[in-house]
This record gives sequence, structure tokens and C-alpha cells, in this order.
Amino acid sequence: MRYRRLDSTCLNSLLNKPPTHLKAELPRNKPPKLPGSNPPVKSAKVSSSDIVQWNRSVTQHMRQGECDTALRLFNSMPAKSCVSWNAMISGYLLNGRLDLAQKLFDEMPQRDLVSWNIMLSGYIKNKTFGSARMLFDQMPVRDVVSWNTLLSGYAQNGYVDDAKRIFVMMPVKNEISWNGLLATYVQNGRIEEARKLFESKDNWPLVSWNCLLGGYLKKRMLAEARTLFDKMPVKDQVSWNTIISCYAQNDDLEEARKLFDESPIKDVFTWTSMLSGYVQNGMLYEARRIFDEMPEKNEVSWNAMIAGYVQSNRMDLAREFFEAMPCKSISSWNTMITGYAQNGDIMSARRLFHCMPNRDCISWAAIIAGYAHSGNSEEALRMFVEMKRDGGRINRSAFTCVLSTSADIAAFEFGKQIHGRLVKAGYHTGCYVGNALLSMYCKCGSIDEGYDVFQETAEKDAVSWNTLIIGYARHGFGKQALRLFESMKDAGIRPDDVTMVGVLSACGHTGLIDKGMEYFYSMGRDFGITTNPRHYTCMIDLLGRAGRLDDAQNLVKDMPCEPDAATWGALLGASRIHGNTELGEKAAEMIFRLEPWNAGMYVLLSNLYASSGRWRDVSKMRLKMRDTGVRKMPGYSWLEVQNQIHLFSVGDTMHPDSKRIYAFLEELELLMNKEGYVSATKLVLHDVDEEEKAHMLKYHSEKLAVAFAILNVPSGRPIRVMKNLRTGKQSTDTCFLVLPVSRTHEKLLSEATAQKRDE
DNA sequence: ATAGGGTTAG
Repeated sequence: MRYRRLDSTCLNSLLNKPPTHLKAELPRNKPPKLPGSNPPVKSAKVSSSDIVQWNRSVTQHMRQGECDTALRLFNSMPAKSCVSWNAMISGYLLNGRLDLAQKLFDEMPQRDLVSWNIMLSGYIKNKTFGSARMLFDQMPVRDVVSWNTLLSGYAQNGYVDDAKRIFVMMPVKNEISWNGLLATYVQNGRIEEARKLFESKDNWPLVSWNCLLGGYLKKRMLAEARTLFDKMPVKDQVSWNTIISCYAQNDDLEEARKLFDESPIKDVFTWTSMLSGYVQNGMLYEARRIFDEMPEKNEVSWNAMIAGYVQSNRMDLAREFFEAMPCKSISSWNTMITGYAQNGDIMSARRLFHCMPNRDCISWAAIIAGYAHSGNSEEALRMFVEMKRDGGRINRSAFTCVLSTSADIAAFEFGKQIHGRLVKAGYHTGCYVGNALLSMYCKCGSIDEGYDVFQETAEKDAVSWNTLIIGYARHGFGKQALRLFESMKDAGIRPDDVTMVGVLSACGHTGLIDKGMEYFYSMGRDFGITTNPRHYTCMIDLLGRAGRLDDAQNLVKDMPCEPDAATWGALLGASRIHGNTELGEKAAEMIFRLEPWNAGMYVLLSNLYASSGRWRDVSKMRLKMRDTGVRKMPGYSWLEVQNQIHLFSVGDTMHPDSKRIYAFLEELELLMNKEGYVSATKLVLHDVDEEEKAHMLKYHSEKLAVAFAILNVPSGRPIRVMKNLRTGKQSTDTCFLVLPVSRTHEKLLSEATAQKRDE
């Protein structure tokens, strides 16, 4: 703002003329001649005030972003001073042209201290600290400005220790240097050090009071902020705005309002702070009143209002404001896109995304997240690819989102490529990104790579540990999961309820019944964790697998919370394994009551009947499914070969390679029969004839996928087959696949989609 | 005429 004064001066410079009102201030001096007008007088004498006017004009063009015009003026100057060069260099830096600035700096005949200081601040603004430091060391003379420039450069980029060292080394310190150190602490979240520094000295200027006050606001230290505010010898508008924001952001709207009414002047910040406070607290009526009353509105005030409506799912009102908004910014569009996506209106989100004039990385992340959360994983990944093609910077949030999408659909190769991009972008060390990456590898079944990522994640939090523990448990590495749990405790990370789900299921998979019981009963005592239905489900599964059906049943009875469908599902699964039809029926009945749409349970119960030869009940189940309109989601298996997804359903003949696959399987079967293999057809639904049953067992989707893999994956490479159904569970998140190989497979997908919609 | 500090609203 400081550099843009849009008044008549600027308009004059637009017309390529030095400002006229300055002539009046300097009545004796002739205005400099401009290129194209009369050539300079033959006498080579150019007065110094003429040069000043030229310089002023150069600066003004630079402030308007007109580098070319400034350069033309500069080139046509009859005489230049050091300031003329400095003005050009400074102007180039203002317009982001470090290269041109550097060139002029190197070419200039004589440099003064200001030239060096300008260049120093240029390097720092461009974050080239090496060059900045080198320049600083080369400087023939340094003044307090040079030191202050370096100090704030370090501070703004998080180099607190360097900034401190600079401060100590400074031969002369002024008010700005002290404030620089104070700001170093505040900007880097080191509020205690800031407070100590502030208390060590008197007579701070207003700027510094405001600085510390802003620090308290950021840290939500309301009491400290208020004390400081009350002690301030002078208060300006910023001080009032800051203290109002303190209360508004900490949900004390009453006090905020009181100060708001007391504030001697109200500018657009004051009004908007109040407005946002109301929005944050869902007080949209009050927010709307403030909005209507405020004399001056800007982009931020409009956006706050729109965000308020978005948060309360009033997309109709949000849209009304958005359309009425005279000064839409990228964030206005982004807020709307996010809002539509969160409300499940992905079509509107998409429409806005495509017609917005400019997109930033937030826009891309918003639309990708929108697709991902609405189940359009494929489209989400496609957008990510397009984002890369678009060449814009990809932010951490887009990376995280697209990694979790890859994880959802187990797009392993894609996920690995993203990992590569992450490393290139230097983002792989972050905690969020690291956890998303870890989860991607775990969900894709690549637990070793997950472990590597875990090792490399610098800041591990509970989520990191939980993800790997659950990853181990899910893939049958119970012992490793438990070992990791021990290391987690050793590392001083407090286990939470999610950790315990991983631990208990690890015990279940490893058959460690007693250990599981011990953990289960000590959770509350050792870690203060309240048991939830998921823990009970793990325990019932654990006891059930071990054949202790009575204990499992008793545990259900003892539950302090209502058993959910998953809990009964674990009991049903256990009943099936141990052939307890009676208990299975009981569990299934509960599930039907809780989740009548859950087709997986019908199938599970049906299989239970079939395995005990109760064929009449099997057909009853079929009828029940038909009558209630529940349909079993088709089971698919798929794998990725050379960035293409190959998808199979049971007895699939649609894949282009199916002839080869079946021939291969026939060949295998011949070999197996020779070895004396007889297929078990016990668990297949009864009303298909024996031959058909054998066929279904022989050609279930996993088998087709594995056969295809053996034929197509180079030997020595792992084969990774994914499927959408698990026993007793219909996973909805893996049924939409990336890049189907052929039209017929697209048809399969659209059937699956249609069926999901029916439910 | 050219160089250095800060805080407040999404």
C-alpha cells in the first residue's frame, strides 16, 4: 500500500510526463526534456534539480509497474546521478526483476551505500540468502540500515538464531533494530522471549507495543493482551483493532462489541474483525447487520460473509452474495467451490472451477478434495495430473488429498509417482504429508515401504504410529504391530483409542488372546482411554476366532454402549467359522434390524446356512434379499500393470486377454488334479449346480486377476491384487476404479455405480 | 529522487 499512491501524480506519470505540481514546488527549475520532444539544450550543463525531477519520474513509472517506460526515460537522461541508477535498481526489484536489477548494479559506474543496501534487500526479498550474505560481506561500508536489513531478512524466514547473532554483532543499534529482534520472536512464535525482551527495556515505540500485542493475539493469550493494551501510553487504530480481534477470535463477542463501540475510529479492519467474530460463532444475523452497516466494504468483508453462509450450509445465500460481490478474488471463488463440494454439489463446484478467471493451488486442492470426497477418485487423480500439466505450484494439501485418494483405491503406481514428486518439491518431511504417504503404502499393501516412510518422517505424531500399527495388523503382521506399540510407548507418545484398535486387532490376527484381554482391560487404567464399539468388535473377533463363542457373547452383553452392526458382524463371522448357526442367526437378525441395506450380511448368513446344509434357509435368504431390494455388490479384483488398471469379476470374459487367462487356468488345473487336488465347494450358494459351483470357485475374480498377473507381470516383481469386498464388509471406497482398460470394463463400472445409487 | 522495523480482517 505504501508504494501505491493513486493520485494525480500517478496519472501524470502515465502520460509519460514528470508531475506538474512538483514544478510549482521548484519554480526556478526547468522541467527535463522528454525523449521525442525538443532535444536537450546544447549546453551540457544539467542542473542537479533537473536530475532530481528525472529520478522522481523514473521512480513513479516503476511504481506503476512500467519498467520499459522507466528504462526509456533513464536511457534518455542527459546526465545521471547515483540516485538515478539506484532508482532503476530499486524499481526493478519492486517489479520482481532481480536479474535486471543485478545487471544494472554490476554495470553502474559508482555505487554508494544506498545502492548496496537496495541490492541487499533485493536478495533477501528473493530469498537468495547466500547472495545476500556474500554481498553483505563484500560491502565496503555498512551502516545500521544494512544490519537491520539482514536482521529482518533472517527473522522473516525463520532463522531466529542467525537474527539474534546479527543483533548482538551490530556496532550501532537503533529503535528499528530493537523492534527487529522483538518481531523476530513474535513472528516465530517465541512469545515468552518476546515478552522478556519487551520487559527488559522502556520507551518502546508504538509499533513495538502493537507488535507484542499482535503476538499475544496469535497465541490467544487474552489476559496478557488485555493487560498490555490497558498499559499502552498511546493507542492507535491498529491497537484497537488488535484487541477487538483478540476477543472476537476467542468467542467473547460481548467484550469485542464493547470495545468496538468504544473504539474512537472504525476502519475497515475494525468492522471486518467484528464481522468475522460473529461469523466464527455462527451468529450470522449479527454478522449480516454489521455487514449492512459498515460504510466501506472490501474483498475480505465480502469473503467473510460468504464463508459464514458456506459454513452453515446456506449455499443459496452464499451464492447470492458471491454474485453480488463487486470485487471477487480467487479466495471468493475458492470458498464457493469448497462450499459446494462440502455440500455434495460437485457439479456446481466443477462449474465454478472451470469458469473462474484464475486458479491458484488452493483452487486445485479444493476441486481435487471435492472429487475425492464425493467418491470420484478417478476424477480426483485426473485433476491432479492436469494440475501438474498446468504447471502451477502444488501445495501440501493437494498432495495429501491425492495421496489419500490413491490409498482409497489402492492406486499403488500412481501413489509412488506422487511420492517422487513430493521429494522433488521438498514436501516429504512434513507430518501431514508423511502420514498420508505412510497410509498410502499401508493401504496398498506395501508395508515395507510404509516402514521406510515412517522412519524418514521427522515429526512423528500419534497418527503416524497408529497408521503403521494398523497397517501391520491389517496385513497380518501382528507381532510387528505389537513391537511397534511398545516402541511408541518408549518414545513417549501416548496411545489413543485408535492405537488400541490396531493393537487389539493385531492380537486377534496373531492369536494372542490373553495378551489382547490384558490390553483391553488395562486401556482405561494405563492410558485413560474409554472403550468404544470398535474395541469391543476387535475383542469379539479375537474371542470368536479362538472358538470362545460364549465369552464373545458375554462381552456383547457387557458392552456399556450399544453394539453396532460391525460388532454383530464379528459375532456372525465367528459363528460361521465354528458352524454355530443359532448364534449366527441371532447376530444376523440384529444386523438386519440395524442395517437392512447391508447386503454383505445376507450373503454371510446365506453361506452359514449353506455350510450346515440348510438349503431351504438359503433360498429364504435369497427371497428376502429380492423382496427388500437389497443387492449384493458385485465383487471385483483388479491390479495395476504399466499404469493401467485391469479389472475382473467372477467368471469374467470381458477382458481382452480372457482366452489366454482361461487357457492358463485350465492348464494349472490339470496339473493340480494330477497332484490329487479336489476343490471344496462347501461355501458356495446352493442353487447353482455342481459344475457351475466349481466354475465359480475356479474362476472367482481374484483367481482371474492373479492368472493375468502371472502372465503379464515380469517375473521377480511382486503381484498386487486388490478387491472391493471383504468378508462381511462391503467396502464402498474401493469400488470406483481408475482408468478402466476397455469399454466393456467401463460398462462394468457403470453397473456398479448404478447399483450403489439404488442403495 | 534511492535503502532498514510492525501490528489488525478471510
